[in-house]
Amino acid sequence: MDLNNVRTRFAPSPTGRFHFGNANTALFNWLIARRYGGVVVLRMEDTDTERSTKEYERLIIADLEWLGIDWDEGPVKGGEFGPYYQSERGGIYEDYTKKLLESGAAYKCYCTKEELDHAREEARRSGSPDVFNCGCRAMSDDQRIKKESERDAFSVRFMTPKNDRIVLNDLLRGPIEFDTNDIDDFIIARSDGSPTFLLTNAIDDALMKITHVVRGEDHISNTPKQMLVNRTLGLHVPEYLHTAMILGQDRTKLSKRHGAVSVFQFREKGYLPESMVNYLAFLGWNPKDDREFFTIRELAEAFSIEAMSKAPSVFDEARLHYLNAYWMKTIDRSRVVKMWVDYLVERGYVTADEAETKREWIERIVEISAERVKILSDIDEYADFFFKDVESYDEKGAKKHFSKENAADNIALVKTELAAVEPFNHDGIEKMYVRLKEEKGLGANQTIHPVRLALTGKTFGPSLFELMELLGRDVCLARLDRAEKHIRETSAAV
RNA sequence: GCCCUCAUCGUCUAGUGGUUAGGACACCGCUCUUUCAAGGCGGCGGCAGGGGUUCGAGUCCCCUUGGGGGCACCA
Repeated sequence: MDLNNVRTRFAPSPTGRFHFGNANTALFNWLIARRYGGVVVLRMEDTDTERSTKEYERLIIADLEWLGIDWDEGPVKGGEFGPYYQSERGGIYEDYTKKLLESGAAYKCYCTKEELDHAREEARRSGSPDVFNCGCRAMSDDQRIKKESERDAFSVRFMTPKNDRIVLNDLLRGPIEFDTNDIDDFIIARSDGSPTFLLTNAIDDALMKITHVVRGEDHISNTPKQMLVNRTLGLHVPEYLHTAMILGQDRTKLSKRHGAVSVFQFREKGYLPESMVNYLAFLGWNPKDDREFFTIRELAEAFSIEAMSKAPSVFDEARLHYLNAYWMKTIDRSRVVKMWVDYLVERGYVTADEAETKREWIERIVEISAERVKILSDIDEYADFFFKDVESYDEKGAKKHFSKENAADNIALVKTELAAVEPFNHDGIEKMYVRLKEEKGLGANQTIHPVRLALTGKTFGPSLFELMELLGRDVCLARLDRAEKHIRETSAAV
């Protein structure tokens, strides 16, 4: 295969949020272009005016940018093969449709949607093994003139040749052969005159000089049709590569009903673009060695078409989660802090002003929590107590640490000690604890675990001494006081 | 129903005729530790089935089975 001067393209239709499958093919297009020193084209396939919106367009672009998948030609960037919005290329499609019609390679179909649905159902019921075609293909000129006078609307169908074979040499899968008798006369222009995907996508790829069309496996059966269109139009036929699909846990095509599937939803959960890209790349490709962490740049270097896999893969969030844990501790800490701040403000843990004035304090919290917060939303689990009062105590923990005979006394003791500790920081508190242990023989079970529970409501978390320092003396004393009262009340009640 | 496609642990995969079938996630132990997490160590677990070809098949061929995709005036 010729991989010089590669031009790949990504052609989303702005009819919804950018989902995993889209991102996966976008990434592979990008990877191929970047790896082999080519060009990436972004083209908006907004011919479905019913469902396409400018807002989705904007969001798709935002998601691509967030992932770090850039493009050389297309919306925002421009380029010499524009316009890159299909809605602005109407004239081009009209011309080619006319050409096809005039040369007899396409014909007008006067059937209505209802008639077709009905006929198709009938054909299927009768077990007709042939591909469905309506009668319009074989109409005589006289019949055609008559129909024309009866009906004003018509769609345009491509006249698929009979008894021919068409071979798709898929870059990943090798030759795939199709019998044209299995291909119907597909519609290239709707009765309102608007062109369909089968036409626009095919001729735009040729006109935009795309050398490699990289798309999902679900397009395989479209490919012979599009090859046919370009061939009869005398247009260039690109190379094709059909990537393996991403499936949900139930092994069907990933869709909304599988829960979170859009890039945006994962972004909101607190996943990093690094992990998304890393994960996405490994769904359909692998480096053939034990390396598992790649930045998008590293991917562009290591990538090769030969190492792509053909089998569909099942989406596994646990794996994404694992990668995110890695990237969370690998990327610049300042970026993590920024993400924390945004999250904290968004969730109302702190106000924007507080986030500003307490920046340093938040940074230190991030520092000691980083190992535990694998995705941003883990903040709710691991670090909420820094920003809000303890509302309840972990049930199991309370049973274990608050129900002991001296529990309240021990907490009271720590409270007293803490009130006097100088300096009130990790080292000072640690010294105090060492002394407690030496003088009174009180260990973790008496003075650490119950105190952690009192201060955080949890049985797990960062180092207690550091956590105390960051909470500050006043907060610690208040929470210990409350816990002490709580224990005395509940034990009195029993 | 028709067409296309895919097939190694639960998941992602390495493997291109000779391997005790390797790694990672997840799961389960142990370890470290003030807890949790992280880390370290270990465990569980797989070539869909049947025929060939071959001295020898996860690897090549055929069939079966199973999975996926497509069969719209969506893209």
